[in-house]
This record gives sequence, structure tokens and C-alpha cells, in this order.
Amino acid sequence: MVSERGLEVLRVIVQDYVASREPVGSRSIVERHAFGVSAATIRNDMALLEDEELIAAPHTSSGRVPTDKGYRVFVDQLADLRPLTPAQRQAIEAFLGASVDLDDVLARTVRLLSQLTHQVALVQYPTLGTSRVRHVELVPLGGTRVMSVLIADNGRVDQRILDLANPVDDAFLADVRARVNAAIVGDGLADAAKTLSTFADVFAPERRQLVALIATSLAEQVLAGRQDRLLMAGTANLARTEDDFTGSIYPVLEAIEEQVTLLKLFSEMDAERGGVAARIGRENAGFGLAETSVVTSGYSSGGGSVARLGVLGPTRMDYPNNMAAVRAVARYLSRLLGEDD
Amino acid sequence: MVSERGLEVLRVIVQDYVASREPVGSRSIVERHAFGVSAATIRNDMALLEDEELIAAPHTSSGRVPTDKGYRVFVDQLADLRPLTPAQRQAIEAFLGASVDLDDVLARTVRLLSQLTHQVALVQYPTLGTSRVRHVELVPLGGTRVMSVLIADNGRVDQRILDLANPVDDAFLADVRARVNAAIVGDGLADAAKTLSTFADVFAPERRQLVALIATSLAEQVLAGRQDRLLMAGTANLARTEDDFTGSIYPVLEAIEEQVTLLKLFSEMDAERGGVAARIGRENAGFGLAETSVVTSGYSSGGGSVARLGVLGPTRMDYPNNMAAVRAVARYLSRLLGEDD
DNA sequence: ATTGGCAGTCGGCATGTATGAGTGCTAAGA
DNA sequence: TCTTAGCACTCATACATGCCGACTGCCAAT
Repeated sequence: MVSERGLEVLRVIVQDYVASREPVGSRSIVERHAFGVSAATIRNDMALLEDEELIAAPHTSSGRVPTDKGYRVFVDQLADLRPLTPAQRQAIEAFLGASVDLDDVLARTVRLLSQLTHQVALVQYPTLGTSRVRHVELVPLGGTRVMSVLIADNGRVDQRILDLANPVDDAFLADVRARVNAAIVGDGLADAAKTLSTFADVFAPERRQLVALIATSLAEQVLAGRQDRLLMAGTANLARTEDDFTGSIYPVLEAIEEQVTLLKLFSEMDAERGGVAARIGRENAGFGLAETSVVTSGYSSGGGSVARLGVLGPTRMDYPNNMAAVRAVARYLSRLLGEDD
Repeated sequence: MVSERGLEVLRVIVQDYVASREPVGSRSIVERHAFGVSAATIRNDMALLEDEELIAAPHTSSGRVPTDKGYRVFVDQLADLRPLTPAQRQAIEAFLGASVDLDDVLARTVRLLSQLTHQVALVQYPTLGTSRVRHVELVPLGGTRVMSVLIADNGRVDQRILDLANPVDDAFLADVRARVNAAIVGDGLADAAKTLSTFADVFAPERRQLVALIATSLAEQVLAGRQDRLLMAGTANLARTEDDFTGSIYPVLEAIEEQVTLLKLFSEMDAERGGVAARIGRENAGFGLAETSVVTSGYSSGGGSVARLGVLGPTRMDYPNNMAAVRAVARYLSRLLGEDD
């Protein structure tokens, strides 16, 4: 069993290794940290840690490096995150305060997060989830084309182009628009979709098909939302840390361009309890990200709907700092979006 | 003066170097290409090319490598681009055919372009430019907030949130909306902005301030457009070619995340005549991109408004292929967007 | 103008060696 | 039982050396 001091040793190994990228040996530990014991004692502790597979030696007779499992223990031990510095807090407020719309807020958020952490930052668009319909607009585009614009009360705007079989009559379209709005404005999105499914029935039979087409498309739009979108910033940071990846960073860059993959990863992390979740190294192997760690937190937007945001970087990252930053930004963003209601 | 054959030699040097990333020597030239002269003759030609600074030797007694100037001559000589293969044409059609709205079209375009060229692809959002106002919507968001949505006839939707000093009355807002639409729908954007500047005058004095606020914001929105946005795909390709960059690719990744810079570069390229424009190596030094080349073409969207799209990669890139792909995609996109009108 | 030949240059690679950091182990001390 | 000092051993890293091969530049001959 690994002793109390053993855990402390693990901690400084993680710290020093993250700071220097060099395997850390027993001698440098006693030099840099006041353990009050000799290097030989540290060595004994390290042997135990190695038995537990919390650290490993890259080659015989070199210092030790944390394993994925070691990082995991380190992170789980990390009970209390130190809050951000006042300067950082202020940066958040200054950066996000001046936003004009949802797109803008999220774009700023993702850049802010990458600057705070020096990692790749990711922000998922909020799902429409439990928000409500604020307004529906149908705009004739000429010919048989109609653009439908759906506005939700969390500020999201969704557009879509419909190609109807027959030319549309503007006045009729205005009528449909008025009725749709009367029918579903203020409803939750799930309700709205249900209402729309029977919406065409009240129209004259010869119109019914046309209206049904519009209603069906709107219903899809209502449900689909945009939860499939992801903003990203700071990919350059990956190159800065490229020595942390075996071979090239190419596969990593490739994996994070595959947004579908990342969204799946995000959704898996939803399951984990607690504010900030971390997935470390090979825990992400299934996503082509075996050498990266992902730190995320959920955030809420308006009506309790939820999405995630976080950072991605090499396994050898500064977890305490990144977790604190992710948590702070998620909280601030939730507050900012909540105020919109 | 460099002879006709000299230019031919330059051409094969560029080709072979691009293909192999190895300095090419006189011997390998005569081996791989049927020049009908000996290596010594080629050497003489190469000496001339070196005098003209079209090629250079990385170190004494190694093969030669094209200089930026050499690439430039090579590209300018490239009169006729060979068209894409039928398979590539088909890929374009299949990829872009199934798009539903402008966002979707552009997102697909940028991914397509990066796949065709194996480079970083860039697509600039079309400026609202000469397009017309299709519809304006004002949506009360509760409290003092109003969202204005501007729809242009090229399918673009622009949203913005206004925070008015005083609470707004829904009925009044609907009135304003109706009048705004009556006033500017169908107008070109420049005209619309002008109309809006005097729009508030017809309202009762106590309302005037409020209306002026809305009108001003709308006018801004009309003019601002979204020409400041840029889509990007295939950054992983930079990592694939990282050996082509001295040191790290970090500065390059950093530069291309600075969209403002790229947009400025794009606007400079607008000046260059002809369909496809290339900027090579140090020609981009001012943008932190001294080791990259950029190949772009303008494309038109709807009402003749214009934007650019293209690819960015190491100076050592396959210019003929990339220029052909950029040209083909730009043409296809123009056609696709033109049809929407 | 072109060619063959030849000396000279230099990068890259493989080899050999010295260096130093770090470990594991053992035996003695607290 | 935990801790410590000492010692032999391992191995990555850095550096020096020497060889090989690819190319060029030049010159004299065609």
C-alpha cells in the first residue's frame, strides 16, 4: 500500500514533470521540496508507486513519469480547486461583457478559454433543449423557395431553406406564419413539435399538403437544434506542445476536426457527476485521442438547457489551472446567459 | 539570359522537388526526364538559373531547390490549368449538391476544398455587398431587449441583440417592423442604410429616440454584413507537411487563427487580376506567413457580390493541382449561389 | 554549344567513447 | 520497522571521428 507520503511524492512528480517535461528523479525531489527525508527513502516510495502503476520509468535508470493512472489519482485527489486570480476574473468579465448576441458570446468564450489555459478550447452550442419558441418567420425567397427562421428565447436563431413543390402565394404564407406563431410561440420545443404535427389539419384540403410540408420541416428544425455544432480555438497550442505527442500531432489535429467524434465524447462526459470532469489519456483512446486529456464542465443557457465547454491538450497538462479556468468560465457563461431570460 | 530549355529545367526542378522534398541534382534530372542532353549541360543551365536567383543550393554541392522567385516564375508560366478529373468534378457535385442553406453550403465547400488539395482551406463569407434586403424582423426578448434579424436575398441571415434604454411595447414594435419593411425591403443595402438614417423623423417626438436607436443599429447591421467571417478546414494538413517549415508550425497556426490578418490578405489579393491568384512565400511575410503560399479565387454570390476562397499551405505545394481545384470550386460555388436568385 | 572527366566540398550516417543522472540493492543505524 | 549511506550498474545524451555518396564547378576536348 502506498503511504500518505507516497501520495505526496506522486503529487510533486506530477507537478515537476508537468512543469519541466523531464522525468523526475529522487534526488531532484528532495532538492526542490522539503520532504525531510533522504533521496533513498523517496526511492523506496517511488518503487511502491511503480508497483501500483502510478508512475513509470521511460527507461532503466531514468527519472519517473506519471502514468495515465497516476494523473487520474492526482486529479481525483485534487479536492479543492484554487480560485482564479483577480486578474483572470477580470479578464473574463472584460472579455465576455461586451457581447451582442449568442454567436458572439460563444465565440468570445472559446477564445478566452484558450487564452486562459493555453490549450485547445471547445464550446458546444447550447441545445435548444428546454427553451421556448420566441418567434417563427417564413420568408418567401421567390419561386418555390421559402426560408424559415426559428428564434428561441435563449437567443438562438435557426434558419433553413425549404424547397416546396409549388410556387407560394405571399399572402397565404403570411397567414400560415401568423397561425404558426399563434399556435406555438411560448411553448417548449417538444410541445411545439407535437402541435406542428397536426397543424395542417385545419387548412383547406387543397392547401393541406403545402402546409404539412412547412410544418414538418419546422418541427424537424425545432427538434434538431444546433447541438451538433462546436466552436474551437487555440489549435496552435497543440503545435506548441507537440513534443508531448509521439510522432506527429497530425492524428490529433485530424481527430479534433471530426466534430462528430468530439460531440460524442462530450455526451459521454455528461454522465460523470460533479462540476468539472476530466478524461485522461487512454480513457479517450476510442476517439483517436489516446495521448490527450479533456477537461470539461457543463453550462446552462437560459431555460435550464445545457451544453458543455472545455479544453483539450496533451496528457501532460496543468490540471489544477485548467480545471479552475474551465469551471470559472462555465459559471460565468451560465450567469451571463441566464440573465438574458 | 536563361534559355528556353532553362525554363524547362526550372519546371522539372519544381515538379521533382515538390514531389520528393529533396534537392534535385543534374544527374537525377537527366535520368528522370528525357532532355536529350547530358548532366553537364543541365549543370550549366542550372548555374544560369542560380544567377537569376530562381533556384538555390541549400549548401555547397547539393542539389537545387526553387526559390520563392523560382516558384513565382513557375506559376506565372503556368498558362493553362489542366481541368479536374471527372472523378473530382463528380465529388464536387455530390458534396455541394445536397446543401440546405448558405451556412451549410459554405461549410461543405471549405471541407471539400481541403480534401481536394490536402491543404488548409479558407472560405470567406460573402459580403452583403450588392445584395438586397429581403426581410427585417424585430423580436421582443422581454424587458428592454430586442433582437433584430436581417435577411438578405442571397440567403444570409444576420442577427443582433439591442438593449434599449426603455421597455418596449410589443404592438409598437410590430408597427415599427412593418414600416421598416415597407421602407427598405427590396432596396440594395447601401440605399437601405441611407433610408434608415432619416427613418425616425416621421414618428412622434416621444417615440423618436427609441426608433432612432433601432434604425441606427439596423443601419449598422446592414452595412457591417458578415464579411469579417472566415471558415477554415484541414488545419491538420499543416501538421502533415510540418517538415516544410523551419522550426515549428506553431507560428503558422497562430497566424491563421488571426482571421483579421487573413481577411486583410484576401482583400489585397482582390487587386490581382485574373481568375486564380497566388501569393508565394515571402510575399506574405507581412502576415507572419513567410513560408506559406496562398492560392485564392474570387467567387460571386447572388447579386454580384463577391468574396474569396482558397487554400493555404507550405511554399512547396502542388500549384497546378491546387490552382485547378480552387478555380473549379469557385466556379461551381458561384453557379450554385447564382441559382438561388 | 555540348560533353566527359576529375577534383573538391559537404551533409548524413555509423561508430566509438566519455559523461552524468538515476536506479536497485544491501547492510548498517535509529 | 522505517530510514539512510554507499556502491555497482544501466542507459540516454552529447560529442568526436571517419567514411561514403551525391553534387557541383571547372577545364579541355569535340
